[in-house]
Amino acid sequence: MDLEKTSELLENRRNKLSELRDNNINLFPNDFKVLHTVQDIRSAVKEFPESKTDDETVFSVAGRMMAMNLFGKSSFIRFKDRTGQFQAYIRKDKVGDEAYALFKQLDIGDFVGIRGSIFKTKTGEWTILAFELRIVCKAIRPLPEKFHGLKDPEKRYRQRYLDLIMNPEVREIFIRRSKIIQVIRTFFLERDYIEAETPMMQPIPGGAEATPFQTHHNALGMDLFLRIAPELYLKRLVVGGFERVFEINRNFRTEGVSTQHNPEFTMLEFYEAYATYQDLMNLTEDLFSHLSLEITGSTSIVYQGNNIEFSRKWRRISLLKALEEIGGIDPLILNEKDKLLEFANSNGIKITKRNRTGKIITKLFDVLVQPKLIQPTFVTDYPVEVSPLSRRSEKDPALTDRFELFIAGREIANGFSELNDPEDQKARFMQQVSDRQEGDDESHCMDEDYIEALEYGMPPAAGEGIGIDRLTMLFTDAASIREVILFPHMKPQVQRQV
RNA sequence: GGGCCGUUAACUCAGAUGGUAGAGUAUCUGCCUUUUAAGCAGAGAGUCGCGCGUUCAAGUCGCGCACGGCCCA
Repeated sequence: MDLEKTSELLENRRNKLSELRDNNINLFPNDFKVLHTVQDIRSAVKEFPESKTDDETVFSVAGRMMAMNLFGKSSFIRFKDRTGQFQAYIRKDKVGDEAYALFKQLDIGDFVGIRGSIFKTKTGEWTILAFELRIVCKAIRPLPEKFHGLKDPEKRYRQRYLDLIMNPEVREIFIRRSKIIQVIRTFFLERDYIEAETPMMQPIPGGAEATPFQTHHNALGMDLFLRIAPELYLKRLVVGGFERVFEINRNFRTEGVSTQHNPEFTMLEFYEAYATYQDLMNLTEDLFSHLSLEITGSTSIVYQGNNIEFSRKWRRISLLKALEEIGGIDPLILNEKDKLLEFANSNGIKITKRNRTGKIITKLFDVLVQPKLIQPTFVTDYPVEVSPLSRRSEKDPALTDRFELFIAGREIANGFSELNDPEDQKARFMQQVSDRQEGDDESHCMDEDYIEALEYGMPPAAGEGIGIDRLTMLFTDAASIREVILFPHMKPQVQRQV
């Protein structure tokens, strides 16, 4: 006895299901041969509209029924496959009494296979006239309402499959995301890069300032961390002779969820030997212009009401200049920690006294400058203490050959000439370790194995990371990162049995 | 972590001042062989997110919790 309380709708469907089964009807067959897509039919009628209307030309398509208009002895249905939606006309005298009786038992949401020819209805819509109609898969649960679709954001994210069925624009976002990644991959492969996969589980998490997820390997009896960045491994590959290498993969960071953050997110990182951070800025301009053209057909996009132009050449400004010119800070106080602290506090920016000047400056930047950087802007010359893996600037050893890219007020990329002096790298790690001991949980740990790799010699190189989710947001005009991640992170929900 | 908002039928949403819970779509029954959110006639469908409280009486008021959205840190 099933005492589970079910809705009337669900009960109806289940009853119907067992009734059909009792009549020996296979509701989940796998022998219907699909020979055409909706797109195939559309192309065919476009090219030879007359020749397709004869009964000799038969199409064989399948898809999910999205709407049904049932009359007594004939019916119109709308169904869709991966290429689009189409209409079919089912007539009792064409498919036969038995098939028509079965058809009338079907529901919106069921998958059907149709063989038939093409005709135009009175209103001029191309329609497939079914000679044969078969059920290909029975849906037990009803789809959301056809007109309003599925709107509840919680349900859209938790049951993304429903979102994808009901909201075509959502489907388009993820198709576009796939295309973006494909264009990027091709862009680098054409430039003689090699694609690599480096560890997601790392004994020492590094390559970024963030808190990692921790896990455990039972057989090895060791703790491991989900990576916060692939950087240190990709640079080991540069040591190993992969002079041009990239990876597109997931990073994991224990941080709050927001419209800009998901605990797991996709990052493109690439490294090129003998290049400088200047070269990478040029490369980045090329990548974005190319991407924009490939994806949208134009070098500019509209993001949340702002027109953004990707064609060359983007503004390049040093961090300090940006604070002065865009943030409106008196340059005289930038070198004095006490005055900086005072300024920060008077602007409501929370800073601890322990923070070193570089940290304070970048925090001020985040609040005062970043939101104003709408057009693509490279901000350069970051202080050494916030750039533990970057090469020191020749002109000022307190600065690094580094840039961050901002678009629409958001950090999109971070790149720099790589620090390949193992002794300097070791000293930087030591400083990070001491920051950590003073309570900065996000500072790097000492990675002796990485130092050893550098001791074998890493050619001069430059590397960059680009956040794929935020990039996708730009090209899909999405306000929240959850709109570009298929299954965004959610707390488990206590669900009612339905 | 803080603020504001949301959670009512499968879906989209209404439910002033507390007084037996509503619509459209979907579902079920009947009619209908060119519909386009098809039409006509009829019917069924709800732990009002969860808990506690106030009250003769709570979807509605109060407190707490859960989940979600937006903003802030």
